Amino acid sequence: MPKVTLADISREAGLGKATVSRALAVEPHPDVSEETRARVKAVADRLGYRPSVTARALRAGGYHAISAVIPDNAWGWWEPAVRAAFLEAGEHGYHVLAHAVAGRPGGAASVVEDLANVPTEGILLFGSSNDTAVLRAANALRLPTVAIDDVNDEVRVPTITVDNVAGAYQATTYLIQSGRRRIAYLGSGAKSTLFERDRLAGYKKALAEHGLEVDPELVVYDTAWKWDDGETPSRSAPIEYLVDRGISFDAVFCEFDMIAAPALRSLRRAGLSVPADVAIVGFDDDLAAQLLDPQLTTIRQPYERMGRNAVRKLLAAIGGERLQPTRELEAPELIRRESA
Amino acid sequence: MPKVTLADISREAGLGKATVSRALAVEPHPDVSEETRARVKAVADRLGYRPSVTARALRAGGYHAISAVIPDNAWGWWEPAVRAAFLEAGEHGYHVLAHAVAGRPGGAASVVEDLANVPTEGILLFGSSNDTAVLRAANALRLPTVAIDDVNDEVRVPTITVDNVAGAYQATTYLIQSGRRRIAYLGSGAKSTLFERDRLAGYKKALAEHGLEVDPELVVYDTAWKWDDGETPSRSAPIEYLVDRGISFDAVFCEFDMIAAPALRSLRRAGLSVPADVAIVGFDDDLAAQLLDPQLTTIRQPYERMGRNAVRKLLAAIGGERLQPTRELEAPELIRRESA
DNA sequence: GTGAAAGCGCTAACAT
DNA sequence: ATGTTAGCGCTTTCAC
Repeated sequence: MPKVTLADISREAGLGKATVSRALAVEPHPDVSEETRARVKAVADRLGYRPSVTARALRAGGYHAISAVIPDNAWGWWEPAVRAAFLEAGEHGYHVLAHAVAGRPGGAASVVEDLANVPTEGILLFGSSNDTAVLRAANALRLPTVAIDDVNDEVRVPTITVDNVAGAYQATTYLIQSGRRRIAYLGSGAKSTLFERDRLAGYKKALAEHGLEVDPELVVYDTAWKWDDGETPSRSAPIEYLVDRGISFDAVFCEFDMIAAPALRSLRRAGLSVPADVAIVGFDDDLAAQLLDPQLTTIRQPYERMGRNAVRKLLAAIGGERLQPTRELEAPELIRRESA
Repeated sequence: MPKVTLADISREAGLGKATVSRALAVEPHPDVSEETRARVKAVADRLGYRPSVTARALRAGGYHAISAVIPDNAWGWWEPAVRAAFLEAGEHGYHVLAHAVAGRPGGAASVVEDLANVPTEGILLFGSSNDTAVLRAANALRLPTVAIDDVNDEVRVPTITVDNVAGAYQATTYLIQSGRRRIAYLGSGAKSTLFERDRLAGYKKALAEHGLEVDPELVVYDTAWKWDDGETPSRSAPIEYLVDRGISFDAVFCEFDMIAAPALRSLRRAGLSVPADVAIVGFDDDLAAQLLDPQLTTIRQPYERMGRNAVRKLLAAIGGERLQPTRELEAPELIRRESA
């Protein structure tokens, strides 16, 4: 299938390339007779002409596309953020190209490196691209970069993150105000990430402010949680740990929703009813939160706002604005469902 | 930030464009002295040079990229398929650009139309692009197109689909062989899609082959299921329907996993224990299947095979091969977990 | 080892 | 209303 170009049509139709171009333009050019246009279109159709996006872009000087890099362990939570990013970008005439890491050997960093061969004007880093390698790669490309929910301590690119401290504080306070006093903290513990630390801090802050002590026995970790292999945790040690040792508790704040799923299961096994015996609050408002039984009360990240904000920042940077590499915090929201 | 081009470096370094190009080439050109290369690189670095992907592509004659169009109600199940597509394409030197419909007004069709402005060589249609409008748009682009899990009756492009009849048959047979006799079918009923019909057919076939009658009372629909708004179903009428009317049943085959989630909930409310009183089998092996309690026994679509197969077909078509617009069926697999 | 020039496919000036 | 030409940024002959 030989490539059909304007020149071919021009020759075939006995018209200049310019006329053909005008006849086929996206916004119909006024200076072309209907008759000519029709003839050109007919020839183009017959020949199976497809305009070269590449040539057009070279001419126009760009694609107006930005790239979203989406990590593996982000099922559920990032969908609304990506969605919002698509919408916001679209409103500014930009395309969003989504690049899933999808278990590639080199991880997110290699995906970013690959962007060197993709016609894109900016990079949107989603989720825990916990890797300085990723940022280095992005930097090497000299492409404007904005991160959403990056968990690096060191902020090297403009970053949009939910206010984790505030969210955990909100969750814990809600539990306290519901009359709970022995509130356990269930963490993933696998990595010492920013949000793990902040959510724990918010939990402690709420306890402190309400005159409750932090009982170290109530801060437990789910050793079953697997970070990098995409596996869903199938069991939860921490609840059993508490129950087996007879450590009493009447509420659980989970570092994120996926921790809550196996916890719910363990509670049921232990004969504890939720929320009557134990109230439980998650974090993220993952899609899974609504599938659980009871449906999970959780702290929702303002995904839409985060996605749109990130795109706006990126577009501004593309426009030449100089962005500060600072972390911008977005306020989370408590979603009351059945579990607390 | 003015765009820095080869010409700029050439001027700045006092070297010809060709030399600069050679020095900066991806595969280092042998005919360039180390000294020159170093100098060129230094200048490029200082100026903040970024090669134009566009110009390179125009020169080279293409991008080697294909586009995956991902509809809204496919988030969740599509991930492994897309992942496999990424991997397979990568092995052939192709990029995959993912385009989420993400609630765009025009739906998948408008996303496909937009592909006219994206440097792509082929289209991978994911999920229920139940729309002839989508196929029309794809067709208008004259781009090779392959569909995965398309639910149109009429097959107009090469299509990879799981064998829904076989899967449902397998699930139902498994229930029968486990000693169940009163097996209910829980459908979505919202649309008369291909897979709805086929899964129901597989269910009936299994019953028939094992000498069981199809009791119309046991074929019920979840009227709560919402198709297009991305909302997760929060309740399930059908189980209540059966229980309230005293229609006995000892197993449930669900048209897909998301139907099973609320069903599980309803069963628990009704005091029915799973799988002791009622066994339940889903379809899809959605990520959610493992989060449910009990974990869902389900029919898994061979996502990896489907994704890879689709990409291979598409690449063949791009290579000039003429593909038949037929539906290719892939064999599903029963995943035994706890619910049956 | 390096440079000059052509050309990928298109569109926007600038003719006519 | 249509044709001619130049040039977007790059790589690749082909000379030197």
